[in-house]
Amino acid sequence: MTQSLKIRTLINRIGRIDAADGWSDDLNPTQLAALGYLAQANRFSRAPSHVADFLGTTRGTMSQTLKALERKGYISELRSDADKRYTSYDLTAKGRTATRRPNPLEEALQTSDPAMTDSLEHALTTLLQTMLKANMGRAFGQCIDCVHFKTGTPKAYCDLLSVSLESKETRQICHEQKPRLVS
Amino acid sequence: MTQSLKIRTLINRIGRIDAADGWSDDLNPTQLAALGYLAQANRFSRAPSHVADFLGTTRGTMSQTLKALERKGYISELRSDADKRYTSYDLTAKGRTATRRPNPLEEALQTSDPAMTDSLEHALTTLLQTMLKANMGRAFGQCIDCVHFKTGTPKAYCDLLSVSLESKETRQICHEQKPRLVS
DNA sequence: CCTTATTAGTATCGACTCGCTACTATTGCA
DNA sequence: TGCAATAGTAGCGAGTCGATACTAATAAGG
Repeated sequence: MTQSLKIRTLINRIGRIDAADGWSDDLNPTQLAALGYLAQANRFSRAPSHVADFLGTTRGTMSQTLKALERKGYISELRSDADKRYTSYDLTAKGRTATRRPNPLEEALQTSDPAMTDSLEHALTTLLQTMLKANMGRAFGQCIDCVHFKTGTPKAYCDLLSVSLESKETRQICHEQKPRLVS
Repeated sequence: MTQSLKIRTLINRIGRIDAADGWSDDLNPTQLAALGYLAQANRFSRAPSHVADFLGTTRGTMSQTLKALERKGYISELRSDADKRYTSYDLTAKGRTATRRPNPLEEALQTSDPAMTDSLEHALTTLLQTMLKANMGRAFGQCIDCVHFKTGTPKAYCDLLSVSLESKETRQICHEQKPRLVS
């Protein structure tokens, strides 16, 4: 058994165990993952196609998942006027509380050695980056780490979308993000 | 966004992306994961309940998954005479080739810094261990790392099941495994 | 300006997983 | 011997999955 197979098995299993007992009342793993993404994404990145891209599934499947979440009252639809094809989703109050449930994975991490979690985060980030590059996938990083991000006073600015960013937004996820040179 | 949430998101996403394009001809992620487990498990650990335990699902679901795999010719059923409740599954030739398909996750790992993959494996193992302890889950480690494992000549021995082990078997996964003191 | 290509979202199909409950068969235990 | 525990399975309803096909809106090119 090679090391890469071992690591692949570990990631797969941890993800499954986490998903299995992460079933909150009436949310399945995919719905919870979509909800978690929406909670972190900025206002330009909350469309069905973005969530689908992020989670590696299709627009069709994600469209249904989001409709299910809406039906249950976790998110609300917001159609765009500028581009009438575009649909965005916002979390409701119910949705926000659902993303903050305690889970064994995070609890285990919080009692772990900080040096270990640091190197874990770095290794996983690098791994994902490599996989995405091979797959032409998007990074979905934070604005603050993006090539299009410009600091400014009083507000930061996105060169690509030509909009100024609230300070909270600089640490949200963007589907257009292109990682700046990383160590 | 806390670090533990970041790591949880990373693990979840890597697992999904890996599963998404790991769809071989007619195997879905769960079927592939079950097949991968069966390929690594020893002859005492290939029952539906063991696979279910390993993947964090239920006996009912796994029973169906295994029936699907059998129907497609990837595994074959093997009923026990000693305990007539017990059912075991073996991989067919078709099943063995299916577990050896190249995938972006392993390819990314193989081109990574060995020091990083070492620390990644260690961190993920520790994380899983901690989660399982909180959940009373089984470790599913290899015989060679088990408290019941005794070296011997010419064959190693399992103190719990009272059987001697082929050298190949000492590095297979066992559902009864109890990790020996780990660094 | 008008045609064509592209994009975003959705509905529908069949196969399957998911948790759940209920049931059978076998074994273990008192 | 009887009763509890265990292993596997069938069936239910909800939902994901890939695939395909469709509509509506926008973009691009002549």
